[in-house]
This record gives sequence, C-alpha cells and structure tokens, in this order.
Amino acid sequence: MYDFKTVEKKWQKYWQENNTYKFDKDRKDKIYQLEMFSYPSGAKLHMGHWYNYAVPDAWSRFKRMTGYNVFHPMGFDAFGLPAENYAIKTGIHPKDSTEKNIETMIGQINAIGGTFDWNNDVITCHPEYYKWTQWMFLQLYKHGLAYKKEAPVNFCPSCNTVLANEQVVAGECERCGTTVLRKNLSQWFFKITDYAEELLSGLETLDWPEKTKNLQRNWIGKSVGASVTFAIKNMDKTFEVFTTRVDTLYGCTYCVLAPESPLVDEIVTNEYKEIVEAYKLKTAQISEIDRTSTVKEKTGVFTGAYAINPINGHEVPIWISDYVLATYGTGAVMAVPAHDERDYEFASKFDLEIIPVISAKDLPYMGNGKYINSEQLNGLTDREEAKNKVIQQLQKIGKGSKTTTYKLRDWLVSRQRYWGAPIPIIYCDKCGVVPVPEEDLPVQLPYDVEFTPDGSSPLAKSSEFVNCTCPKCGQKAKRECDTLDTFVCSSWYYLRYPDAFNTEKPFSKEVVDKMLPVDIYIGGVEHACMHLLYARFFTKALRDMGYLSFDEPFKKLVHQGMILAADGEKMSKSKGNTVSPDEYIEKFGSDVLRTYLMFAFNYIDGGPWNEDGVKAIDKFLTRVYRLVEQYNGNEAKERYQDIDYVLNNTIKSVRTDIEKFQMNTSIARIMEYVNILTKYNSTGREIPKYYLEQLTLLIAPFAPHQAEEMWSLLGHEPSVHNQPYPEFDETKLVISTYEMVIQVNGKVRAKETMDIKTTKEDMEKIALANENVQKFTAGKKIINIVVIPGKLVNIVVK
RNA sequence: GCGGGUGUGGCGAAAUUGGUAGACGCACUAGACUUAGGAUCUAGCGCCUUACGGCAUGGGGGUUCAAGUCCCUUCACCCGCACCA
Repeated sequence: MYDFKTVEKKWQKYWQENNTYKFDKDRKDKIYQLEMFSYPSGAKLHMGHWYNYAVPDAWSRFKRMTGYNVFHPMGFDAFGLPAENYAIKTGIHPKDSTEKNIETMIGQINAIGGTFDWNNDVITCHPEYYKWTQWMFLQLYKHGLAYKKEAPVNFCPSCNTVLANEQVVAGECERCGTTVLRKNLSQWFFKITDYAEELLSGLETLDWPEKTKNLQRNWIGKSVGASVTFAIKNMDKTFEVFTTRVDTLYGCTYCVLAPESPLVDEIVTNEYKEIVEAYKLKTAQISEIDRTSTVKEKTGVFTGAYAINPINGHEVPIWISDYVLATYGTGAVMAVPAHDERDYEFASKFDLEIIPVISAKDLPYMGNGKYINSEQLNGLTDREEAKNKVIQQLQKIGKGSKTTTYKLRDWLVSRQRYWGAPIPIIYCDKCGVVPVPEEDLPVQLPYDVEFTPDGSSPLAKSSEFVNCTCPKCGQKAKRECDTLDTFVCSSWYYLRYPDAFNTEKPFSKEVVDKMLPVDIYIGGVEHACMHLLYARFFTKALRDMGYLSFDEPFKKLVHQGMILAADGEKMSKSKGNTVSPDEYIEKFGSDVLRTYLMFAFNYIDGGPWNEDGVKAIDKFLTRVYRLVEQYNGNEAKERYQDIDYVLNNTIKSVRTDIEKFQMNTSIARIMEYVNILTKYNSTGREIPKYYLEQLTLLIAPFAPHQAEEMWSLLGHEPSVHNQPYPEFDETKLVISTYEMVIQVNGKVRAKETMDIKTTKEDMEKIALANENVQKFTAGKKIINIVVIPGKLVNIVVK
C-alpha cells in the first residue's frame, strides 16, 4: 500500500538534507528559471500559486535530467497595500502579519516538493533588501531619471486620505461612500519615457508570446505626428499641441485644453472664471476611462481666450473639455471638426465653426481626398505630402516640427503610505532636495508608527523619522515621508537572487553578467504592461549606468492561465467557491495535485476546477505505482517491438511537449505507455525491469516523490532526479506500413493498409480499384487525382 | 471607450501548422470478477439514422482537390487600462 503522506515527507526531507537541488555556481551549463515571486497578502498559498509553481517545476526537473544546471530561486514581494489595510482593520502590524504569512507560505511551497533553492534570501521588506531598492532610487536620481512633479491622486475628503484605484468604487470611497476627488500632490516619477523607443524596439529580440508583445507595444503607444505652437491672443504666451493630422491644420477652428492644464488659470478671462472653475471641479470627479469614452456626451466650457493658428493667423476660441487628457501629448489639442469624429461631435454641440479642408460628401470625413481651403495645399491628394509641406512651413517660421509621442507616461513611484521602502531624500531649507548619502542607507522604516488614515503620510507623524540633519550643511532638515511603489522592489529582484547576500553592493556585476538574463520567466499576463515593462526599464537604465552588460532581463516568457472555481467563475472568498491546495495535499498528496494541474488544462489557458479530474489522476498514479510494486525480479533482456514503439514514441513526444510547456500532452503520452504495459501485464506476463525503469524516469518530473519511491523499489540508490532523462531511438519508430486514406471529392470513402514504399502511381491505382471508391466514382468523370505520398489520395469527380 | 484574447462531443482537452477532427482523460452504457467496491479489468461511446449514409470545430460567406487551421463578415463570452500586485 502506497502511503503518500509518509513517502512525500520522507523524500522532501531527503532532498533537503542532501541539498539535491542546490545550484552549482561553478558549472557552466546554467539555466536561470524564475517564477514571479508571491505577494504574502492573504496568509495562504492559493491554487493560482500552486499552478504557477508546481507546473513549471516539471520543466525545471526535466531540464536538470537533460543535463542542465538549473538555478531556481524563490522569494517574496512583501511590501504593499493589503498588509497596511489589514493592519488598519485589525491592529496587527504589517511587519508582523507579513512575517507570519511568509513563514506559512514557505511551508506550503515546500509541500509542492519543488526544486526551489532557498539559499537566496530575497524578501523585499527586509532592510538588507530595501537598502538596495533605495540605492536604485538614488542611482536613477543621480542620472536624471527620477524627478518630482505635481500629479493627481484619488482623495477622499471625508477620510482625509489618499486612495488606491482599488479603493475607489464607482467614484466613491469604499470605506465611507464619499465622492472621491482628484487632487494634485508633488510626487516622485521615474523617467521611463526616456526609454520608450528602446522598450518598443527591444521587443523584437524577445522570445515572448506575441500577444504580450502587442500589449506592450500598445501600452507604449508610439504615434508619429507633429507639434504645432499656437500663440494666445493679446498675451505673451504660447502653447503646443500634438497632432497626427497636421495636414488638416487649415481646418482648425478651435483648440481644447485639458481642464487640469496649468495654462487654463492663466488665460481664462474674468467673465468665464466661474464656469471654468466649476467645470474643473466636475472633471476632478470623473475617472479617466469614463472621460475618454466616445459614447459619453461631450462636455466643455469656453475660457474666453483665443489662440492664433500659426499657419494662417486665424483666431480660434480656446475651450476646455474632459476628453483632452493632461497626461497624453501636450495636454492640448487643435480641433478640426470636419475631419475628426470627437471634434465634430463637440463642435456640433457647441455650435462651433466647421471648415472642411478635404473635399468630402459627408462630415466628419477621415479618409483621403483633395485638399481645399488650404492655400498652398489646395489640389494635393497625397496626405504625406500635405503633412510634409505644412511641417516645412511651420519649421520655417519656428512654429512647429515633426514629433513622436508615446502614450506611455512616466512612472509615478510616490505612495502616501507606510508599508513600503522609504524614499531616500532629505529636504533642507538651505540646500533644497538632498539625496541621502549611500553610506547612510538604508533609511530604516520605523516600526512604531501611527498608520490609521488621517490626512498625512504615516511617516510624517513620526517625528523621530522626519527630523534629521542635512547631509550637506548639517542644519536641521526633514525626510521625504512617502514610500516607494512596490513595483520598484520587484523591478530588480531577479538581479539580487544570484548574489543575495552581498552586503557591499546590490549585486556583483561579474556574478550577474554570468547568470542573467533569466532564461525563462513564468507568471500571469496581468503583468504585461506594468511589472514586465518596469523591469525592462530598470535593466536598461542600470546597463546605461554601467552596472550590467545585457539589454533585456527576461529572454523567454511563459504565462500561466487562471484556475477558476468549479462553477467557471473566478475563485473568491466572498463567493465561497475557492478550493485550497492544502485540502488536496491532505487528501491526495502533492504528486496527484501537481499532475492534475499539469494534465487537466492547457497551461496558458487554465480553466475550471474539476474534482473528478483529481480522482482520475489519483487512479492513474496508483496504476503506475502498482506496476512497479508487482515487479519481482524479471531482469530479462528481451525487448518487445510493440512496447518499444510506444515507449520511444512517448519519450520523443514528452521531450518536445515539455519543452513547449505542454505538460498535458506529455502526460497523455505517458498514459499510453502505461496502457500498453498494463495490457501486457494483464496477460499474466511479467514486465522486464527495463520498461519499469523507463517509466519511472519518464514520470519523475511530474510526480517526483512517487518516482523516487519507485526508483528505490526497483533497487536503485536515490536520487532518480539525478539520472539522465530517457533518450529515444529513432530506429524503433520506423514503421513499414501506413493507412492510406482514399477520398472522393474530399470525403473519406476508404482506407487501405499500404507499404511505406508504395509509389504514387501504385497508390493511385489501388485507390481507384477500391470497391467502395468505385461506388462513388461510377458513372462520373474523373477530373483530377491528388496523391500525397505516405498519406492520402483524393479523387475529384464530376 | 481603448487595447488584448477565447469559442472544437455531456465535460477537460488534442490535432505533426492546409491532408483521416476529437489523441489522452472524465462522465456515461454494457459485461467480467466478485468475502458488493465510490475497487479492478474488458468493450462501447460526436450528433442524426435499423442500415446505406448524412451532418458536425459559435453563426454566415469565400479561397482550395482538401479548411478547426487561410481571407471577409457577424455573434457571444473573458481579461487589462497606469495607486492591488
């Protein structure tokens, strides 16, 4: 009787004591395999973690058995909002709850029986780690890639606190239901936009899913166009607009500024001040997604000011409207209602002038055509030519040029929260913004802090933390009280693993250049635009500072799908439809759960949980074990052709399928092998040891504990995981006959067993002679016969 | 709204990339063995039809000797949207 509980514990202990999976730094054939580390928020590992860790572990084991030296570390992304919210609710300090959760989760991850090497402590909330996160900030600051500017936050006036998007439900504060406002605060940014072009072009070099690359391309949102400078009438002021349709400049009949644009206050005339203020207030309550919705009715107000179109000197009114975003382009647009849908809708509603500049039957017209009402452009039909002409003229008078814009925005890293890495900056009345000297790092996060929400950053309330002396002049100064976005922590953790105990530097260049880039990175698609882009940015920035000599952090990327509840819905505590991995390890063991997760889904799709599927795998593994258990010493050397064929076909398929992360079909092939062995066994014959050894080796990456047990049952010393993976013999896969398919008009009408060497002519002859085929060709005219050697014959009749 | 994706038996899924649709498994049906078991083994199993055969990869159209796979169109569902990570 196989007792999985004892067996799994026994081998987990053995692997740990013998350091079976310790990475050997001196070997050359390394693979750096990484799964996205977990966030220890909800006390326990859920099925999604298991799916993310257990399935790739088979890949890792397979790579080890095929001769690679796999570096497979694990850590925790431990700062973040949920721990702080939990603390506000329960009074348990984020540090305490996080440490406790990490301990629990380490135990649970170990229960997977994975190849994780824990000798690489990366826990982002530990000072030994965040010291270097702060160091990263300083490097970016020194190289001009970190700067401060005003930016809006969600603000609840009743709780008097900043809210995360997640805490805003339908425009209201999730705690008290008050309407959330957008309020400007001075905050730190990383200049990721400096790398927009390389982040875009670098995608070409990556072995990533095409859809993920597209997501990033789109997020970066490159757009080639022109910037045009408009002067403001009767004022010594100008503003720029970005447009992709500079060829329609003559048709510009008004301009629109984003309501948040600082220019608005400067240009608004007294007459319009009141309504502009009211409109700005209203805009502050609408989310960006709603603002840009094209189904929403356009709103806006006139500022009383006029702009001068640089190409023809026309005076056009300046409006403000929420469909213009301060964060994209220049925060101002030229409106050409005749040739832009949104502008047309806006102009119609507010009765603004519409001047067509491309001849068209119906407006708005976005297509190509003959230019009209455009002086020098009149008569042209080529859009590019028209654009170039306008740009040339604008350049001549210094009022515009060709420009590229990106949707990508700089990365806001300031958080008005406690549970994060403090931003290492000091404000001195005399010296201004002073970075904390590197030798003073880390800026420790104090433990005793009041973090209930009441209007200011929690750290601002700790006088011990805030008050310091200026490192430059020695006068009294104050520390920055915001903490860093946790994405900063996770943007460089993969660099830390290979050199996790370095106290001198975040990592040694020599070690990292040898170990990186990560050969395979596994995690959810939801990180496509943020984490994965931020990490790429960090790598490139550090490279340019001389700390690294590679361009991209993750060579190959694999996404896992989502495991849904049995009802096909997302698992959630509130719906009460969750299944816990613990429950299944308890009932079936790790091997069953691992193998189920690998077999039941296409890895990148995931799917709904199925209880019967788990039982089926339990049955399958039991059947496998029984084959070995029944073995009593048949050392016979003879081989059987039919078993050999299945075995070699299985080995070949498993090898190629694991490589593609298709554990499901790999296991299906092993099942076929088990089926033939079972059949052989049921005729009362005993299976030679060789076939059982092959079975054990084949299944080792999937069910590692059971394989180890089977290996010792067959009289071998552990560990099976240090054995080479089976190789296939192509000669055993050569077949002498095949089943020829005979079609008439594309429909299968007969099959014939043929010798593999049969010529095309003979195939045709045999096909035509077939009795059933003749039933369908009788009395008809043969027009064409298509012969695919070794496969089929298609007879086309009429 | 913008962007990305998915759709194949009762169910989870395969399909060497244009060449026998449904591998493997679940569920189901029948049988065997039984010191009755939610155990094990054997066989069957896309749908319609007694059969011949016909129909089938969300729907419609096209290209082709041949389409799940390529093209057009349409419907349904799912995911992301910058302070959850």
